[in-house]
Amino acid sequence: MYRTHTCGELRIENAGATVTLAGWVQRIRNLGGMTFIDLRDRYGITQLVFDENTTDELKQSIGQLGREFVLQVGGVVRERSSKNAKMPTGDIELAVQNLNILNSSVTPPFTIEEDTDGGDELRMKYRYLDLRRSVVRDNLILRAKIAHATRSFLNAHDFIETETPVMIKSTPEGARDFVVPSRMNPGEFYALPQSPQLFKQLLMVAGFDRYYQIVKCFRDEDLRADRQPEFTQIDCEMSFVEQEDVLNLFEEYMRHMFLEIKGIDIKELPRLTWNDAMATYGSDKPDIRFGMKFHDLTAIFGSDKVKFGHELFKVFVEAEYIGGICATGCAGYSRKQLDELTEFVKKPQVGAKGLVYIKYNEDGSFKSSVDKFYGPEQLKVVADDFAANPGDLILILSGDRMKTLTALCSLRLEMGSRLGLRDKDVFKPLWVIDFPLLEWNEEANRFTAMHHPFTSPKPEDIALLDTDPGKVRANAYDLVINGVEIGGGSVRIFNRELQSKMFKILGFTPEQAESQFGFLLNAFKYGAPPHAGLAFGFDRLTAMIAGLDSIRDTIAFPKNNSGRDVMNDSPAPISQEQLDELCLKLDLKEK
RNA sequence: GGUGAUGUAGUUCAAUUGGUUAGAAUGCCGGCCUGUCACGCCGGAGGUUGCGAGUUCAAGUCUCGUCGUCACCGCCA
Repeated sequence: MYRTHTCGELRIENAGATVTLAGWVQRIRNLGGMTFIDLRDRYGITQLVFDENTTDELKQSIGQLGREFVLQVGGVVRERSSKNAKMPTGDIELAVQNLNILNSSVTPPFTIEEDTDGGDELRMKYRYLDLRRSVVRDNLILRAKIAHATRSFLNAHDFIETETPVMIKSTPEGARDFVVPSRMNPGEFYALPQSPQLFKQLLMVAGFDRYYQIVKCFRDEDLRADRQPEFTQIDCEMSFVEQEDVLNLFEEYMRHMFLEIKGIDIKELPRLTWNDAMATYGSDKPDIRFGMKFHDLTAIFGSDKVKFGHELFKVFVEAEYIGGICATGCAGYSRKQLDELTEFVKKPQVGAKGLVYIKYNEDGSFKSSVDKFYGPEQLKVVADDFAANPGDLILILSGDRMKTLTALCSLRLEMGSRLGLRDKDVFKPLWVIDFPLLEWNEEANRFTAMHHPFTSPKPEDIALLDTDPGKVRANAYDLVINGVEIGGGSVRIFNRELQSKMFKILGFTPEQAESQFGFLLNAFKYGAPPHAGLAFGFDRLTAMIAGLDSIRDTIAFPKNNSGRDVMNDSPAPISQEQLDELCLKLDLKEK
């Protein structure tokens, strides 16, 4: 037996006990006559002490120790003469009687402490050392807890956890596929699933009624702080349910989760239609931790009241959309601060051409960047639309409607951050519903599915499919928390005729639909039940609950920005023999 | 594919207008130290300034190229 206790569990009650511990050397403090060693394992840190009672032989061996050596130590637990209130084991220490060096260690390239001196790149290269740090390990423990809470909730609601294949057929819709060559079928390839979508629908045809899986998915697209090429979904599907049933059940799941993991009651989730979300927040994933809602000022600036007696402001006259937000108490913003905001909205990623501000000063006067065109009476009309008070600052963008909404969304989030309104400890989830079914793809010159081709249109909008497809709303929904898309799903099409019509609108010939999705369409001939489902991004959910901006620290061995694993240096070339077996020939001239 | 930032000691960073021998902290090594817990004190070692060109009397600093890293846009049903 290597140990009787862990390094995190001994307390004052254990004083006098003879114990054996095992762990890593965190730090050695040699005071000359006595030496302290912090011994660390997953559970905590216990102080070892070597003093006047230590044998010469033992003193000899502690001289050889260094950081990250693996030790087994036996001795007696005793109360410290000077306690450390900052650590759980701070009342006791272990007076070491025997020491067994289980393994040595070279000096690690960075310090293995909560506040490490290691940069991201180094930490990833030595990820197994980084994972020894409690802050990183705690994120993975949290991840395990969320998985456990998810399984217990879904199991309790009769969901069957079912594995689906990882080597499947490539479908060109959606993201780029990762592909795997088949040796036994030369020239043919498997694809890794972007999601188990078709399989979970087939499980509904199979009568499983309720399915879930915590499952790896793969998308060969560029990475971001919140996007990895392989990521994990909590994937669910249910039969004989309507949208309302799905929203209610998974709202309960979310509440269960936050209560179990964070001890927070997130209350009833608000629901916002996609149209309202876009008009109010300029985003289909609004951060509703704070207000600062958009006001559409197009009509106001087009009205006689505001036009009267002044030269026309051409930018507004020509704008398809004029929208603004009101930043409470910001009228005192300096020229420099306003210039910063203007620079911010003009960045290419934000894309606005300029920024109009109206300061509603404390004394009730107005100062704006468009004073030349609008007098105080006109600006008051705008301020009144916001129900603004003296001391507030109104920020206005204008131009093409969708572009301006998106830019105003960035500005709102920026102001929210500047004003400290985006508290990581506050969680404001909501449902965004009634997404458009289709969106026009300029490049392909056709409609593509906004969600996926199996999403059902709202029954009352089906007639529009033939006349105005872009207006059709879907039975699709997203779960959004604090401005992050955490999950999404839809009610599926289970009727063959409707599914065929969808494929036709999406530009598939019957032959293409047959070759790509034939097995699903075929299955639908044999009595497919009405069904619906959704999936949550497990990495993002964990990052959200942990308060992290990047999902990397919720993943044990993540990829870097270029999709590489810098620890094992993959991807990597394969041998000519391997290529030959797969009948593959490389042509890297262009690269 | 694009935009921006960045690359200097094992590590995290500094280095003024292009100007002497590239510094600090931490880590590491040696010495001293009996209540430390970021122990303290003294001493020491440690550098291809990512790589390659160019400008210049002189380049860590300026220019070009290249490679890496990070963030974002495109992309991500």
